[in-house]
Amino acid sequence: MASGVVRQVKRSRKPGRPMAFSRPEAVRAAMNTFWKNGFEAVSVSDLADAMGIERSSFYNTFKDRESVFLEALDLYRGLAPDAVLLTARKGAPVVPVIRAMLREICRVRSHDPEARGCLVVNSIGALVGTNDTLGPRIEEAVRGARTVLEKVLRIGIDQGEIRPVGDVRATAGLFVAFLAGLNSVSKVIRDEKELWRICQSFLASIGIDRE
Amino acid sequence: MASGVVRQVKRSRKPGRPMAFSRPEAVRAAMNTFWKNGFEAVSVSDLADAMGIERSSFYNTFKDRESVFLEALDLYRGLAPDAVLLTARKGAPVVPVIRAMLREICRVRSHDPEARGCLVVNSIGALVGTNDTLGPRIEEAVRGARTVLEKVLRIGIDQGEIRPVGDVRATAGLFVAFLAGLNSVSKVIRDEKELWRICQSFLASIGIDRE
DNA sequence: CTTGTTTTGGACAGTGATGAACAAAATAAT
DNA sequence: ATTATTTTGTTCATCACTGTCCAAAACAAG
Repeated sequence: MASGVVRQVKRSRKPGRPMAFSRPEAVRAAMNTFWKNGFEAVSVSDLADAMGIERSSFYNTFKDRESVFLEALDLYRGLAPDAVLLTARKGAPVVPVIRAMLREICRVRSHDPEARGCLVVNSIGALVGTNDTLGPRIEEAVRGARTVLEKVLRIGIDQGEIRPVGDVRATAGLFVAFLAGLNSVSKVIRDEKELWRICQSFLASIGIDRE
Repeated sequence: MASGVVRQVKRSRKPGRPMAFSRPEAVRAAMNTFWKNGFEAVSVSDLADAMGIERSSFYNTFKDRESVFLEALDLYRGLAPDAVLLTARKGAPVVPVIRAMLREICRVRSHDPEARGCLVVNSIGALVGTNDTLGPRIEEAVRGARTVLEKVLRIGIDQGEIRPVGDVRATAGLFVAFLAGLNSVSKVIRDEKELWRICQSFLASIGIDRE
């Protein structure tokens, strides 16, 4: 007992053969693979290939396809254009944040030569209602987006930046629907300017006009 | 030559063993299977099972998974709620048609116990950019929807039913994006009233308020 | 009834994916 | 240097799917 009490808290490396690859980079490779091909179309072999490792190393590091998808999803959510909404704070203008997000979506989606759209939105159609493990996580992401947007809208309305609406919650739902649709449509409409005109129509329609 | 000239134009049945199943119903079964599970997740065995036939009969009647998907897609497009937009005509009010479509979407999507959303929208994320045969067909469906909506919007604006907008084409794009997003979001937001409130927010935002 | 045609059920080989198992390799700790 | 520990490369059995093939079944036409 006593012999094991004082353990090295800061150990530079675990004993044993070191991994020949970076775990975070492997997750990033998985994210890109899922993003491009969709969850169902990606096999463990595909993932291992994308990661540049053997399947045995994959199974040794990750549990299975689903668990690595969840990690990839977390990574994606931090990188996605709408993550900027989390920076919105009372006291600071929110409309520029909203406009910047939409501009970024148009820019990023149209510049992606593979037209992958948004991983989360793609996954709604592919996983919600079909995959019992992953579906709820996607639902959670969608609901989370609505909650954030509702908060941002309230701040904007309180601060007189956004025209008051009767039902803020419904407007947040409208916003989420538009964002989801925009990301879907960006796979078909590939011109940045055209996407941005659609966003401008949206902003004008909900009363965010001025520059 | 001459012996084969006069042929029975109206033949009740071809010679040979009759099919033990209805082809249209088989396509319908395929549509429901693709709709529920997505293209990638459905195997030929799944299709044959859903059709109640053997795989050999499937291969005898259809070419492959993709060809039957295309047939299922055509069937779906005729059945989907937005098909009603094709009935809009100059001279007749278009706003009631639009409202009816949105109401129907909310009703149908929320009443579907399997929360399948829209087959076309689901397929955007799954097929566009990935599948070279099916992707373009989905793109075509999306572009077609925008064209129809642009026409409907122009009629509505001309007839004073809809508040004039600067960029009708962009507004049509906005409409398509909203519809796509609504169908996606309907897989997460399952309450008809809540979906309808989102639609009302949208209608109000683009200047279609009155009952 | 016989012939010709088509569908059907079952079988087949080829491909690829899964998840586990195991020995070899590579390193830290002693 | 030896030992303990971990990763890696490879192999294995199992399973599902694809597309084809063929004999049996079922019917129309003559």
